Amino acid sequence: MPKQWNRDPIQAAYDLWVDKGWDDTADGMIAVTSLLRVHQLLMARADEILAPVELSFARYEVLVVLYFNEDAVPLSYLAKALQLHQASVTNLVNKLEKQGYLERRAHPTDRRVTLAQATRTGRARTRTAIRRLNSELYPQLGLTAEEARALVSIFAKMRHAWGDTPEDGGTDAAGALLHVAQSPA
Amino acid sequence: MPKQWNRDPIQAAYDLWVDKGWDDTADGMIAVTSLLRVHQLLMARADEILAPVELSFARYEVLVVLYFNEDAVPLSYLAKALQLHQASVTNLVNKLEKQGYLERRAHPTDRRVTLAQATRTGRARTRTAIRRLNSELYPQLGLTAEEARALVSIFAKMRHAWGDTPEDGGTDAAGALLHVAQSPA
DNA sequence: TCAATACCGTTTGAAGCCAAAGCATCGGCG
DNA sequence: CGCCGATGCTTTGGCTTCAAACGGTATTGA
Repeated sequence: MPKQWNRDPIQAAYDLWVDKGWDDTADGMIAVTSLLRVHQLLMARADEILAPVELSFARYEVLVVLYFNEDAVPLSYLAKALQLHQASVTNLVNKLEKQGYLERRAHPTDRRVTLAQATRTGRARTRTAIRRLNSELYPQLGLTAEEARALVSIFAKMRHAWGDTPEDGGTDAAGALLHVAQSPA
Repeated sequence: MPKQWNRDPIQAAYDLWVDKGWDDTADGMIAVTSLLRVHQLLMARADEILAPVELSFARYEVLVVLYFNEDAVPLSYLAKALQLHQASVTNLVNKLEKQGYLERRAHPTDRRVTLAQATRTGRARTRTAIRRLNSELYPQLGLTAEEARALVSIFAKMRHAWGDTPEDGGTDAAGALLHVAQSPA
């Protein structure tokens, strides 16, 4: 297949769907497909930007939550804040602890819970990481401010439709993606 | 933190960014954050829909490419079409072969290449999978057709800005996400 | 012809995610 | 008081992804 790759593959997929008579779902299909591709590119870029700080985006998110919490927070809080599985949090915290970016502490009264708190160097790393993303990723999406806002609002609609917002009965879907300011204790 | 989760966490993140004086990047930040969240929800939903067919979304994509190619295709072609690492393809093909949804064949002339071809049951599974996604995912994004198209066009702009489209010097970024119609041989 | 180069697929190892199971601890209720 | 369900974390195992290294095969060019 020498040069058949000249067309935008997503457009090609759209045409395929239409050819099969699935016109009605073709728009949704390429919306999903595009999203997956952009997600892939975005994560690759983010990890690239964070590599010099020795952080993956996943670990960066953990540090950001800690950064905005002066006090130590329970691991379960991180899981809720980042919408991650408990096991994933344990994993990330292990790694970050090994890197010296955070410390585990015991909860003063409840011996079940493990607290995590960023170290001095962890906070410094986080500041650097945020600065890098603020200069090399977030403003470099190739979008105008209006387009970025349109994107966010469309996403908000999708999340709302799926019950992912606090207001509409998202019982335990109330968790956050990241960057939560409120104190957990 | 009993009920502090009442606000939309993405909006909370936005406010945090603004409080820190990073107003200029706050839009980009929540755009990225929203995208990650939607991606997470989307994949969870897709896997849920495909579970009864014993397919993950990743394996589904492989089958779709084969579905639109009557003949056997090289694994390298799958890697390009799906924008995956060779090793990932090997992995997925192993799994699909074990499931009996595809077969490996030898290339008639080039002994380096391994070809993959969907089996009868593989094709049947694919049809079912497509039908399920066409009825339960693609039309259920919570978006109007116009919004879906707006989404696609914004994504296209981002991909373009990152050199992910065939036209603009995307040397080897010309690969597809999925659903490629053209014959490989 | 034959050596250097390019290409293809697999293997191995690391990272991340999740689900389920296991273990310890807490809290409530009889 | 003491049991028992709920809660918090870790462990184990599977899946998916990539990167790097390896071995086999084709192609090119001297």
